[in-house]
Amino acid sequence: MTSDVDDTAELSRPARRQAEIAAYVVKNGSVSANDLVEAFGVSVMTVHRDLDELERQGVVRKYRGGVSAQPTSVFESNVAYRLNTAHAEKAAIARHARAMIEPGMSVMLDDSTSALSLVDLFEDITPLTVATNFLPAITRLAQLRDITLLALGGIYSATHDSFGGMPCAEAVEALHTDLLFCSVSAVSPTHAFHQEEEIVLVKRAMLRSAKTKVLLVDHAKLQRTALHRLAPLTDFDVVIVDEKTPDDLIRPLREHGATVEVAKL
Amino acid sequence: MTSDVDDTAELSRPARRQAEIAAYVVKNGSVSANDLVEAFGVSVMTVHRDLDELERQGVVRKYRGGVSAQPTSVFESNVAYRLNTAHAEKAAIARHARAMIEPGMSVMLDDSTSALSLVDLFEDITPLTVATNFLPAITRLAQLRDITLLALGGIYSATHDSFGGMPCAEAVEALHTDLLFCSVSAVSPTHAFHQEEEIVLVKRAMLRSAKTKVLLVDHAKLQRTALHRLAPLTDFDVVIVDEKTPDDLIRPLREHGATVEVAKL
DNA sequence: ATAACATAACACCAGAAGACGGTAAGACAG
DNA sequence: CTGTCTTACCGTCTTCTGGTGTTATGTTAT
Repeated sequence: MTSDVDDTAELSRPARRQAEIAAYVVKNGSVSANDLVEAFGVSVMTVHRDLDELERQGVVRKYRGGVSAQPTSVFESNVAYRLNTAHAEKAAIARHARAMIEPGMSVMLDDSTSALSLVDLFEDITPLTVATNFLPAITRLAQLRDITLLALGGIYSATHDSFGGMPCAEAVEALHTDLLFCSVSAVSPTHAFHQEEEIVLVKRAMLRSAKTKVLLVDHAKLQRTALHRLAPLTDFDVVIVDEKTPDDLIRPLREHGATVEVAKL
Repeated sequence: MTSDVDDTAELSRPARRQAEIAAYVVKNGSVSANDLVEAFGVSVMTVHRDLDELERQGVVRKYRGGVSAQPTSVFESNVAYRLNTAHAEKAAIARHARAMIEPGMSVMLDDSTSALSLVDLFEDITPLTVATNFLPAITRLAQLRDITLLALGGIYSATHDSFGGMPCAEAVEALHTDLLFCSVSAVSPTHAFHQEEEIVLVKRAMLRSAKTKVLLVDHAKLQRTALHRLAPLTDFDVVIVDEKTPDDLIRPLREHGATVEVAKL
């Protein structure tokens, strides 16, 4: 919960404040708008706007007189995604993953920031076919030349900024790519986990639809679990972790049969 | 070819210049970068950037020493789409179409600027389910609350900024919406037309997947035809034209059985 | 080898969009 | 009905991105 690597940087001011407000709300269960005005030193208007945005993302519930927190799962998969970061590590993992891609290949990406870092490296590996359900990735890839972009449609989720549900799973199943890069919210020595059933559905479909599967894991994901067991780590051909991962945490994965590679900064 | 309503306005400066450059290239067959520098009074760098963008969209082909034009069909469906506009009329058509939508309905939109105007009106008709394969529409709808967004994935086309191909058609076929709003590049008294086969494929699927079908037509589309016959106008429940459409052009449509409505400014 | 052409890297500028607060009007609970 | 909370609207300020040119470096034909 308490992030060791506290990087409130790398985020626009309102986005950062919103993340902090979200954390504040989750911590206190339910608070009033005025509390937040004092706590963050902004006008009541701004607080309301922030809360509206957080509600749109499904992080909080507004009612007259204040807001309350949503179930942890939602908070985890959204704000975690924002505060989290560990930007440098993600970039290192992406560079490492990049080495596995050859021009001409087909690549699938899930809706994770790790995958997004990877997108920025694609420009130099053309031609390339990329399939993803992650809206930020889609908009970026649409700008690039010599990349065949295959959007995986579905029901939009504001929390993840991606498409999911049955339509998405079906779209995935119609494909078969050379590579899959994906991430999860938690990794035990034996399994990968995720909180949300809908997401699990899509990720499982992706696992079935790729030849080589790669799991991208920054060290914050280890030592944790989440509600749904997504798949055993041995289902992945490679698990890439960042350099900051303690050896103590890597060893158990290897002992259980996973192929772990460490991405150097 | 020569647009009677010459509206170079309503477009960002570079976009306009690019459209003009495209027209210039199509007219002269092939030109050098330096020609364009003189013709448009910008630096050679800017010309190159413009040409890169046009190449990305598939409008021109770059080679050392200059650029050449692509087949007319591509030009038509891209630059036409940009120069075209008639912004006020589109907005009027959108407002007219809006009246057909009730909260709670499901709506499908194709990849047309007409449809895009409609998106801006959705905010007030919530809740609403919207399905579309048009990237600009998707990004806008993702911002809105109380709208269930169903992205229709597929192969990205830079020319249209939308998704298409078989994957898209399949995604469409898995749905059935209350309403469909779509547009085409040309309309004869009896039929709707489009240049590109791939687009026709998707639009036909859309026609099969909606209960009520609405065709949005600004007056520039009439009196023209294109390679592929998409569907008879009687397949549409309503055809909406703008106010500037001469009666002489509307009458034939009605005589052939189409239901035509005129959108007032 | 050289001249013409193309790309990359940097820096600047302007216009647009976003962020924010204030006030006033509207909704809700007690 | 009244006080509190919320929303809508407007004006201001700032921030940021997009568009541009200049210079420098790379590339390709002759």
